[in-house]
Amino acid sequence: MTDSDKPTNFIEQIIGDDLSSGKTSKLVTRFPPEPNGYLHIGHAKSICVNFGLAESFAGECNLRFDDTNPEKESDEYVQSIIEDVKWLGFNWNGEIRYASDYFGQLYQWACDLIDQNKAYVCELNADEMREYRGTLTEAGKESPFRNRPATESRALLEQMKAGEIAEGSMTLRAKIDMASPNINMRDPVLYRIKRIAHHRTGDKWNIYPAYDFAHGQEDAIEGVTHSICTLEFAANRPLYNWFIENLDVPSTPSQYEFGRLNINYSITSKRKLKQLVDEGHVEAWDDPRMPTISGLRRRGVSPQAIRNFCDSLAVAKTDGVVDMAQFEHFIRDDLNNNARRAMCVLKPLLVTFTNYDQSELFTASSHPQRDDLGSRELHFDRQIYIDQSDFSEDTTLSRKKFKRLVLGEYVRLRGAYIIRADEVIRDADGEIQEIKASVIENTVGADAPEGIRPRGVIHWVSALNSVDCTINLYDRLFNQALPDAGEGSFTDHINPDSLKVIEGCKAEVSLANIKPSERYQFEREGYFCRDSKAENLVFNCTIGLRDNWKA
RNA sequence: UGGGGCGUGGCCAAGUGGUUAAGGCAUCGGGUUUUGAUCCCGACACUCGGAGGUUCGAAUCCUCCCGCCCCAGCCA
Repeated sequence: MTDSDKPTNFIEQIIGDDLSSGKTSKLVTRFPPEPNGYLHIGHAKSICVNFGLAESFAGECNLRFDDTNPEKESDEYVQSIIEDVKWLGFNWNGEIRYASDYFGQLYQWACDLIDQNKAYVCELNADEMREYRGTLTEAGKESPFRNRPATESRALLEQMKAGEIAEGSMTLRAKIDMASPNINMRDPVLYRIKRIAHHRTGDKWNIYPAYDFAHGQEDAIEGVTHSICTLEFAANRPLYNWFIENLDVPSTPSQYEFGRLNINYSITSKRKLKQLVDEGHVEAWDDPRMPTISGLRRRGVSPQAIRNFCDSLAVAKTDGVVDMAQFEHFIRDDLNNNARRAMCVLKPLLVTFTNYDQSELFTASSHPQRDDLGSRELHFDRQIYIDQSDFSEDTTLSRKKFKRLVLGEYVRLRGAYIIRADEVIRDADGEIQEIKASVIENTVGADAPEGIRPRGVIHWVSALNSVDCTINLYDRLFNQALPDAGEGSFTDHINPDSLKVIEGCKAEVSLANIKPSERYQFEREGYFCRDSKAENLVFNCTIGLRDNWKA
């Protein structure tokens, strides 16, 4: 699908109009995360929207950290976000921006507002402020400090800034309208005292600007023309505009909101993802089960798959829940097109050939449809492993129902011989230990001879030339489509079997030294990549192959 | 409840008064295949939250009703 096939969404229409009317000469957007956690798939949509818009309208997109609350933020988060945006393949305009770089200007604007009599230092505490704010149906009451002289507010704000005032005892508030039907307009807090070090400004500041007082002005400073955020900020827009109108800002940005991404069986809330990490439900932010960018990366999902998925999503004002299957489709689609093929046996069953005692090297293509991906060598010896699930003694199984190896029958070994299972060897407990089998001569790369009908094709690996590995199989992290819905906590719906570790798997030797960034399809099993943290050979299952047959 | 926003197939959606109501995912049939994958064909909304109304003509305009989401942090 090309861009021209895609209908334009409402934001593209607005931008198009603004560009053609001359209201906007060059589009500037921004992706403005708060560095208080790792980025997740929901952010990926926002990133794709903002950077994508800039790309398609020949504009620019800034990367800006909205670091106005030092309590929750850290440099670790800053670094992870930078890495994730880069990994997704986007290039931001110029240097990375930080709200904290604008603290001085923001403070100046706060003083200007006081001088205009549009802001005041308020001494109501949090509880009192809540009471004065009123409710959804009742107007609020004006603060007793609302009409204090500007000079007094200026002096008090200076003291707050200097660290002379206790946390929680004073705030700087805008003087707007305590009876506004929009609660955000009822004298919102502009500055609050936090005598805490900031990860970038250290202890320079004792007061920090609130989101509403910062965001629009940051956009204005950077010349952002279209400030695109998610729906929950819609009620903040009048306030955003109020600051733009009442302050001497260098440009006039406009805010537009679209529906954030929700995916079933998953969670797209930084706060909740942090909880999963903090409470040890997952290993870390980059646990392969996490919907974080870093988790998806470690899981083996490609940046292109994430981008294709995000591009398939609507930019609209509806807030729906996208089916995980839609994401999985794009993961598989990209991997199918680009992942090299290899073989790995998860549950090895030894097969010994009684009529073969050589060692051969076969060449197998790395991809059935892409010659450019080259080929690899396959060791074939007198002993191989097949998967336990690919063998059955039940000769009554129909050919349609079981396309694998059955005692006394034939099967094709992928890229190698057709073989016949002749005998089952059991251990003392009666468990199948080994299969004695025969190789059918001259069947490599050749059609089955007359009278021999293999039931199907199975994967295998040489028992003499293979590498041991461990495989992590994942299931969805939550066993409920909407972990957030209903009573109780989302953590009540964590799937206890989301990780299955399989030891003693056997992989073809070409897999011994691959890098985590190389993604493979293990034929007939799924897509895998090497884990980036494990020292041994560990593969994470990104996603299984589609499975259309009904057992 | 005051304000803001949203309701089109199982899911995501296009649709901007005249189209046989796009497309993708999922699902179900069938074909190809040395991966039960891929690929290819085909099926899948007389109807757009509901009820009225305007109009030659309505998913699109009007009225009323119903449902869902967001806002009462010194979070973002």
